[in-house]
Amino acid sequence: MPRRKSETAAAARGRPRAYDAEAALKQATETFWRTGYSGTPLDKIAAATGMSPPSLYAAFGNKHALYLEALARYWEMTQAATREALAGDRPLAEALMLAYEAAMSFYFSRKGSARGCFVIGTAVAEAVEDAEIRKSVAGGLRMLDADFEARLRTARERGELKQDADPAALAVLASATMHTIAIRARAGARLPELREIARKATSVICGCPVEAD
Amino acid sequence: MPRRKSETAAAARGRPRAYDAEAALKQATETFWRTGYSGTPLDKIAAATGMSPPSLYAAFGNKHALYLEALARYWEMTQAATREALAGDRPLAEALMLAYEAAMSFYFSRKGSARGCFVIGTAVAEAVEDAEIRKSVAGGLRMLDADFEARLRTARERGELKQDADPAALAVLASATMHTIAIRARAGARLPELREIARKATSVICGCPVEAD
DNA sequence: TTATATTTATAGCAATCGTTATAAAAAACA
DNA sequence: TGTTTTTTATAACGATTGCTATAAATATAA
Repeated sequence: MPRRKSETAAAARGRPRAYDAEAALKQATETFWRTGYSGTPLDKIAAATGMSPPSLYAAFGNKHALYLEALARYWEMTQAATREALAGDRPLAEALMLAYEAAMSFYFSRKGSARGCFVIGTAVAEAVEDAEIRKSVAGGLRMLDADFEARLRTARERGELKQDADPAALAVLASATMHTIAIRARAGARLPELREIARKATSVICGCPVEAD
Repeated sequence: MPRRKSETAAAARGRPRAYDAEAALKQATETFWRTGYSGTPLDKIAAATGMSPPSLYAAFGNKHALYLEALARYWEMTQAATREALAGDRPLAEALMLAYEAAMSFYFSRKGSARGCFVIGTAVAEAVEDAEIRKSVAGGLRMLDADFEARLRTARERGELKQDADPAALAVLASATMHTIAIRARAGARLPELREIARKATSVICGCPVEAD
């Protein structure tokens, strides 16, 4: 069972590959995103990527492996965006709002239609019965928790929070705010409503009013 | 297309029904809960309820209608449990913790295995493409938001919160805490961890430490 | 009894599921 | 030019999908 061949090979021997695995993975992700893992037949993936089923299997193994790869990529994107938002010398409230804005920019597609969070919308459903998906979800949640907590700990050191503030407790709420936004986006909430939720949550977490952008 | 027949009929005419529609709905809910809507074939529902497919269709219409009914019942249970927790003269922190405890008692089955929230775990996945499910999810979320906000407004009136506290903002966090617990339960988090999350969140929302139970 | 009404169990429908066998197509190597 | 290697497209595999036609089973009513 050969998986994807070396991608950096200079000159392969046989018929050249007609697809771009990277682009195909993105298209597959978009498709799973809308209709979920169980709800997405493989021929929809084939149609979306323009790949034939055999090529799909040669490139990614099977449906499950393809989904796991999409999920892993999504977590990478999420963590990168979150860390970038929380990094630097921005004030705490600004950093949190930036993290939520980054997430929301994922939750609404180019066309503006809401699809919510890929993890909350597709992976969480499978997590109970699928140990690999569950592990990925749990790990991703832990990463986000840790990033928020680190930023809040820094905030207390910098004097942005009162000295008796509990960074771990505030991190729970920072994560929870991300999660509630993710859920609501999938349930059809509009962007302004979500922004308002982010603003209110941030103001409580930071202990200071956050002006509307 | 006849749906369920009059349930209170004194003496029906033909062969007596061999199933209890109420019990069957519960069994169906349990099954959907684990494997989701798209991931649960109808014959698993048939096996779980002990009903034959034709009886299932006579009683509930079709798979989609059966799921919608299960979802509606779940929301009723959730709201009833939440309102009972938030009602009465309990201190705010106690009321919130009771609401979270009630939710968590749903998220762990009798056998102790985690299955998380029925809505977050199964309905949210379908909500993007299914307008009826989306409507139910959005409505349920609004109900919970309203119940939390009402309780927090009362808390401020009672002097449990500072006069400049923002009940709407705190309600966002109270709902968000429920949501993050629901997600984490589905991702395999254990009960003590979730209790600690509820405790930390409640302490920030109420502005006072909440002792471990 | 017989007729009527309703539910049951069995079996099967066409459609779709994830996956793969097969062979033609397109490249490098000899 | 062939030979070899890899990917392609087509088609199909058995299993499963949501759903239903059919007829036997079981009740009341005449």
